Amino acid sequence: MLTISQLAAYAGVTVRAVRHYHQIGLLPEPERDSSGYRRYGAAAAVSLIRIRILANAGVPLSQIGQMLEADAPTFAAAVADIDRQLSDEIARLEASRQQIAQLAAGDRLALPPQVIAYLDRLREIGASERVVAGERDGWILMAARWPDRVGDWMPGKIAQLDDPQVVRLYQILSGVFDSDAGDDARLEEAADLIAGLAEQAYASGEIDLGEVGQDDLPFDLLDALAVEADPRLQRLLDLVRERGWAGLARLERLPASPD
Amino acid sequence: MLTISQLAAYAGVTVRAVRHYHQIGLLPEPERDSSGYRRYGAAAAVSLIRIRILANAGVPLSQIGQMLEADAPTFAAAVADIDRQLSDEIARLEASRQQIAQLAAGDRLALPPQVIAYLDRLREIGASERVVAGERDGWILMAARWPDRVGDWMPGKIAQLDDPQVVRLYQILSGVFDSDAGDDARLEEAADLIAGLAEQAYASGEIDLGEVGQDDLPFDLLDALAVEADPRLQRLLDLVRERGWAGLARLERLPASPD
DNA sequence: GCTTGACCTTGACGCTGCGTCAACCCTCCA
DNA sequence: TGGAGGGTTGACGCAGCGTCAAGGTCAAGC
Repeated sequence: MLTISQLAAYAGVTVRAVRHYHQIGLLPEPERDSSGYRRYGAAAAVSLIRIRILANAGVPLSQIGQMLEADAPTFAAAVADIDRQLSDEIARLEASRQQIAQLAAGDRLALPPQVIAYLDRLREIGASERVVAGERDGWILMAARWPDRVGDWMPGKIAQLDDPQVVRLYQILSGVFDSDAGDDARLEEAADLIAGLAEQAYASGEIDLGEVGQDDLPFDLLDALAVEADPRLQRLLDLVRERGWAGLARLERLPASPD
Repeated sequence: MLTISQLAAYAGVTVRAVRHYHQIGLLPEPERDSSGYRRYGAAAAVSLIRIRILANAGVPLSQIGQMLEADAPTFAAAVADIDRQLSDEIARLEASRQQIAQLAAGDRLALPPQVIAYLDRLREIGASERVVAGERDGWILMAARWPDRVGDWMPGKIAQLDDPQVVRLYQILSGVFDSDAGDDARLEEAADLIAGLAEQAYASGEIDLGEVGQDDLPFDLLDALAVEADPRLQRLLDLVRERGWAGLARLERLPASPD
């Protein structure tokens, strides 16, 4: 006959845990000896081990009781379900490892390779380090929050940089943001370019006006972040808005206004 | 400027979580607008996303604050540590998947292959289905509780079955436990065989009398379980004990008694 | 101007799975 | 005989929020 601490040792749990299982009715209370001590048989150890296996797998104690009472097929189905949850959880943790790696990478490497490629291309077309750094910070954020969507966005972004107008746009912006003063003439030119590009993209069907809402979250955030980094971008946003569009990172047509 | 629900949506958390982070000082309280509402900038979204990445990785909120304040090398070290914990946790979950699979397998397959081999070998040497079933239940328990030690035990167990005396022992036990009555003569013979085998093993140095204690847990449990399954084993244990040994699944020499 | 519904506010309790006292009783061994 | 090392119940504490409750606010439509 086992005492509670022996039982706990057999099953690899604490005495407190055993008493807790008694309290919630998961493990039946055994007989007591003359002095009121609980006395267990080996079968209790088996029950307890089964309980621990399920608990370790993340099954709530409240469900374990029902599971152990269920018939074989029901039990097997429940186990299959738990196995699925476990493999999901494993996938989540793997993803989490990647995310913290990106956090630690901070400003250096280990961003998704597509983002690195995009930033390199930006430098090639003559964007200033300041602008590249701004884009990098933005994309660190995007990669952190929407890791599985970055892969969808980047090819389009990289392809854009082949357009001479886009190249020109980044060069103007680099000029403006490397200097200290507001430079309205150049901002106007940039706004013209942006509006022109937006019209083009709209005409060719690239801008899908239907799908607004959910999907704008990331890009709205990018815009807001950019404006906080350099308030002159607010002016640019306003100029773009005057031309009938909204947004920087992704454009929307404004509802027609009585201008 | 963002409201709290917008901020929460950007970061993919609940409003309640954001307020909780304020309460514990993890996220600084922002300015309030005229009606007392919290108003956030985009930078808060970035902070919040960083917090969530760490929290998702399992870092306690109380540590996240310190981590985010730390300098780069300290932060990197902490991240490396978290990564290690994550990979440990993943390993744990993988092991857990195997264990629940064994639970579900119940009496059928999916025991560790070495145990299957052992049970097959038992049948070959003529052990009855009842004895095999008893061993199987015992080893299901062992494999569940001490998964990584079963591999050490089984080769020895399987090798034992090549000894004609061991074969004889299992045949006697099968005979006894398939019948209904107590059969003292055969139990005596079995006890003689066990004691003889133990003496042999002791003489050849296979039984290490030093290492008792911790390592006996599993085998004590096996014995207790066997006795609960068939009380006649208690008689066998007593007979073995009369011959100066203790245990069934693993033997110990008893301290010399004034018999 | 009024209602409605979707937000916002603070405060407080609830949940899981035990850890960790406290205050007391039992048993065993030197 | 006394002290160490078991056992007993009872109660509070912990993280990380979820979930009311009981209001104040904002935007839109009538």
